[in-house]
Amino acid sequence: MANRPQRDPVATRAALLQAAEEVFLENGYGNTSLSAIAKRAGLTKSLIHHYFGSKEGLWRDVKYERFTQYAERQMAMLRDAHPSPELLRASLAFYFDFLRQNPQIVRILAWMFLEQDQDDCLAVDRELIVQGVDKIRQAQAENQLRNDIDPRFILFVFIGLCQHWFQDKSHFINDFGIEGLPPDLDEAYLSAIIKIFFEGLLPRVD
Amino acid sequence: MANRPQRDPVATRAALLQAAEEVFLENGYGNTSLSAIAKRAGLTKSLIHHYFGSKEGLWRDVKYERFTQYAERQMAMLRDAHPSPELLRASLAFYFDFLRQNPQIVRILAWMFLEQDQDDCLAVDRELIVQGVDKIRQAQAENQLRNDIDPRFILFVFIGLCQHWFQDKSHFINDFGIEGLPPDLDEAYLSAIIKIFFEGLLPRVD
DNA sequence: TAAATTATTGACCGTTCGACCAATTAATTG
DNA sequence: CAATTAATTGGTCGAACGGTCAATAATTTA
Repeated sequence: MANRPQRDPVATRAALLQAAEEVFLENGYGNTSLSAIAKRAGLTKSLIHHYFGSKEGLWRDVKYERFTQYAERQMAMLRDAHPSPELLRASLAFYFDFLRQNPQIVRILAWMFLEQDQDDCLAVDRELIVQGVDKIRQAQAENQLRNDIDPRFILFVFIGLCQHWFQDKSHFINDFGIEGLPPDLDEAYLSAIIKIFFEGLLPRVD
Repeated sequence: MANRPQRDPVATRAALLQAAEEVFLENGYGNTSLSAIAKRAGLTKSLIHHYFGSKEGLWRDVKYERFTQYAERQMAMLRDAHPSPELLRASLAFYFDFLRQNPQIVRILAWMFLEQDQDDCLAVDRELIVQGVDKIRQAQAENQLRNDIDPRFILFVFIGLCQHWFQDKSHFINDFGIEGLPPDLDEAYLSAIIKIFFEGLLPRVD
């Protein structure tokens, strides 16, 4: 029979990280106790200090883990992309879908905002941002996008339109009820912002 | 001489509320201690329990106070507004400016998102939302706005473009540095989203 | 296999938290 | 003015916090 190891440090560390992310994102950093994390993971509090040094270290790693994974996937999408409205459209849909499947990102950002978290864990994403802005700038240079808007703002709006939906969607549903809304609300919203983002609200005559 | 009262319960309560809002919104609920609030207000911790019962009670009152005031002011703006692109443009600028001067709102909304707060203070907001959607729908009927987009999404995007800026603006600055950015960054962003919101990103030929 | 390293445990420490309470003082009421 | 109520204080409580440490058990290394 295989001698299954009774200890698996890698799995232990991963279990702590996952439990930590869950509890942190439920309650926020300040409202989360290390014992709650340990209990959720079915492990002891001391292991947290063993692997992460401190509560702050754990929180930092939780953020880092999410953001690097996030940045990698987004970067992979962006890598072989050529600047064009079609690509920007696809990127918007891709990013939107990513957030739908990774709601943790939105929560982490919100917690960092509220708790004045100055941690620069977003540095991982910076290259992503710079690349994205560059693509937009190229598209502008080729006159595929209007060039009288700062590409940084364009990217920011791009991101914001997606993030804000997943952050305040519940208000939307709360205000309008679920009846009378399209079955796939996410998809309906996405196509709405694509229209607005690219064509604007004013009637077009072209 | 006037016999100035040595005690002013109303002022005391108000001072506690204000100090609480400040500290809560600076550090987050969990990172805030009652003694910090008391110290900020120049009062004692016991008074908090006297007036608000508990930490949660204090926080609830802080949120309620801000939110009702918010809804009232917005409603006043919307009341005598007639549907037109110009008005929507002005409303956008007005709302944007309101958030700029009341950053607490953005924080409280973020809190509600994270706390899954289904609180009834959103009910105050509901009429506001419904009114806004109605204005947009009228403008669509008069063909002043394109009518192939659900007005509820339009309003949601309207709100989101403003809120998201004040929530994630620091990331923007962090990513691009302060140099090379226009002096009045808020104003620059506002005019950018007005362009995008109304005209879209694609070059226009009309 | 012996030694060194690493993972894991549970007990413990000093501090701070939210909450509570009895006492005191100012304001209100009758 | 007397009696009652309300505002305010400082002290105190148990619980929970993050963190530390010595001891132990499993694993790896030599």
